[in-house]
Amino acid sequence: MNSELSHIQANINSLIEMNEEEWTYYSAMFRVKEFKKKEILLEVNDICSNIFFVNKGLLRIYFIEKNGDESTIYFSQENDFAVDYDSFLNQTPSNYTIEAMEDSQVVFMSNKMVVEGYNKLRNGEKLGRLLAEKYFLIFSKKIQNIYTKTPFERYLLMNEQFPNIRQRVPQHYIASYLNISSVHLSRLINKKL
Amino acid sequence: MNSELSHIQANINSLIEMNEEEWTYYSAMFRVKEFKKKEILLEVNDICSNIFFVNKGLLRIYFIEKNGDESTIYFSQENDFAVDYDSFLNQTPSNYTIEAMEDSQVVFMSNKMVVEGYNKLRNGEKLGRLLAEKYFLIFSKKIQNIYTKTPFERYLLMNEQFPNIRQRVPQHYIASYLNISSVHLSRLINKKL
DNA sequence: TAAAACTGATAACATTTGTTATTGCAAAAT
DNA sequence: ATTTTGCAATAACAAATGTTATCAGTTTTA
Repeated sequence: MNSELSHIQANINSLIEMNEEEWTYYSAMFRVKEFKKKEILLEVNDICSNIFFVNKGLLRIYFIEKNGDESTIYFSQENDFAVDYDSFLNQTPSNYTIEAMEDSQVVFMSNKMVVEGYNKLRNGEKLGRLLAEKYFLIFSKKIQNIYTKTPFERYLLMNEQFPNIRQRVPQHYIASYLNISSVHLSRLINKKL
Repeated sequence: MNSELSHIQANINSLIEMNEEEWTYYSAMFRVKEFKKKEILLEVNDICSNIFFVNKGLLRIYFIEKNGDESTIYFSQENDFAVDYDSFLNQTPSNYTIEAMEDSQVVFMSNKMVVEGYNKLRNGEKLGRLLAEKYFLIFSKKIQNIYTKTPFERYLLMNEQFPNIRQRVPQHYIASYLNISSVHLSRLINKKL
């Protein structure tokens, strides 16, 4: 058993049932790759042809605004996925950039592999459904928090969703994730309001 | 052919293939109901046991903040769905309220029916996947807009996503959807800044 | 190891957005 | 038909948040 795939195997097994034969067939299509801190996994305007699964390390998904500012929408830590889902599903140019925040080990699931899984795995469509539902609920919660929580409350909640993220990335990325300026976040943390 | 179901049939057919026999079996489980303006389809803390499909009229999905303010997260117009997906999928108490903004005709898909569809329809899981993906992308776009667009830009975009919504609901609900105060929206519209 | 780039705190100031109250008009209820 | 309620505009003020600049301490790079 390839230990590089043990985490994603466990992750998928927590969602659907997959027998030995299916796993053998399916797992042969994964690719594993290492990235150095600051390396880019997906560039804006490229077509996102893979879903990334983080074995080790940390990825950041962000987009760039007209004025050049970056807006971080998601951090993918160990055992989580990273993808521009729109670009991936529709094979259209990406609006997002995906960047390694630390030296990372990443498992690639190609679009071809995922589509093939829909058809060839007994529970391929179910896997797709459960993943889409899971990330829908995450984003739904994120919207609810933007609407109802103060920035500081969101700052605290963020640490629950992304444990130790505050220790792993510079503060201005946190501010970007919270959709506030880094100055404002610093003020909130240090209660100089 | 029941004309009350023609819209949802077309909607589902645009997503998956379904033969006559499957449709006959599946469509027998829909229920159709009329609601008067201001009637509530889903109360907070009730379990959302149905997905609502709007044949005619307009629904609003919102939640209530600690201070009593309402935050509107979605408008469901003709040929669109409305649901507290979290409550529906996990059969947990709802955080949201769903209310008719106009006299409406609504098709009910029960949780039982949907789960049965996953198993009994050839493309049941695929239907679930495509719907989850569709609404994921809508919410993903919504987050991107919150991060990158000004309130006034979001006001203009909203009219693309929900055609004629400005003519159909009072302005303060629009403000609530945009996550700004009604006074602020009025100022933006009347350029008194 | 020296230089450069990055980070986070802070201050001063500008801008955006919210809150409350008032008013006139329109819509809905009786 | 008249009363009540709801709605949108507006003004005055308050609070939240952004912008720019500076600085000291780190970390990274050459």
